[in-house]
Amino acid sequence: MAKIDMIPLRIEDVMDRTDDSLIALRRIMRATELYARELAHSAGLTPAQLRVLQIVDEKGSATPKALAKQMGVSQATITTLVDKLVSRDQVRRVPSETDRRQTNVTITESGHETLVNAPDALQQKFVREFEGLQEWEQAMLVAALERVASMLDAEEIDAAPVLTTGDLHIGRRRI
Amino acid sequence: MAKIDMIPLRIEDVMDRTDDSLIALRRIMRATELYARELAHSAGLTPAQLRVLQIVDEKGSATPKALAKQMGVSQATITTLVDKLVSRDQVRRVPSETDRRQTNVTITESGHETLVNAPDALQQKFVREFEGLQEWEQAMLVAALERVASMLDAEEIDAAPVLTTGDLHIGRRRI
DNA sequence: CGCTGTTATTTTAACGGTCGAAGCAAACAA
DNA sequence: TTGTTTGCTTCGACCGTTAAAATAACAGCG
Repeated sequence: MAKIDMIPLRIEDVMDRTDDSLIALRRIMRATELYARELAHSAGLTPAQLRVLQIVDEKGSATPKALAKQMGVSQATITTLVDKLVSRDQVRRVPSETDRRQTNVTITESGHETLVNAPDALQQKFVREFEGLQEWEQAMLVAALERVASMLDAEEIDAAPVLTTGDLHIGRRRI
Repeated sequence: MAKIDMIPLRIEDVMDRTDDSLIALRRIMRATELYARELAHSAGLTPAQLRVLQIVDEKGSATPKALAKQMGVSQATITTLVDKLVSRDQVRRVPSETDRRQTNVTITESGHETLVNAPDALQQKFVREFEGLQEWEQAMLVAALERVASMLDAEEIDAAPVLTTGDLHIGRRRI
């Protein structure tokens, strides 16, 4: 073991650091959640609807089942969300050619437009600041975040590089 | 400048690291959110209700206005949440002595019991693993998390060392 | 071919969270 | 005192969510 391991360690210090880490984590969550609301609001959609739109746009097309799995909600929920998006001409339901039980949800030009125009200031701010860091700082942050992520999630999660609070139900109000 | 700054840097590497950081962040969010649901469910409460209970327990007592501010929702929402908790004998409404417009929400023994029995496995898992790390690793994680948090949140957020997805659920819509 | 079981999706019914607006009561200010 | 602000609740409406039931279509299998 390296000498540094032999430095006396007070239990209070460990506790403090644990609290610090939890507090920092919660700040991260809260900032992301609050921003997700604002983002969805300014895009004219609810966060849940926007999340569907993002996934569909990212994957090209997705079945309700796949959407449900990725968002961690039931298929019934996806049905209602897609209904809303269809009524707003943001996505389309395209019957599958190979399996007529399936429907592929695809994005419309209008839907893509919505995503392009979504300001997404939080992610932009983060990306901007992140890319302004020193190389070793970036590496350290990535290592730390991945470490924390692996400490938290049990199963594998395929996460896209999109900073949102995936699944929350939510609503929106009229402008 | 240190020599390390002079190492050639390819733009692809920066991009990759940015994506990596966003992906890790999203994994953290998702794990926390999914767990918040499970936790609230096993405690017999909804996530929003549990959050109110946690805040009230932590602060001893809180007015609806303070709760609304801390959770980032309207007072009307707090009213309904507190209604539910009161009907379950988790909290009490105590009229303020000093200002009869105000109501102080306090936790009941039963409510405190609920929190104590809440398994909160995610936080426990994180805390356990975190405290099993080397001292320098803990320090690195805290530094990284705090760095990220400060990169994300604009204004100050008073975050308690409780790992939850504070405020979900929003909104409304009118078609 | 027809029967059976499985899978994908939608529908239905019910509930919780959320908001804005309106209402009410108490505190405050002029 | 009177008008204004403040704290909270009520009301009405909508969204997100789920479990369970209903549809529909695929896959075997004899």
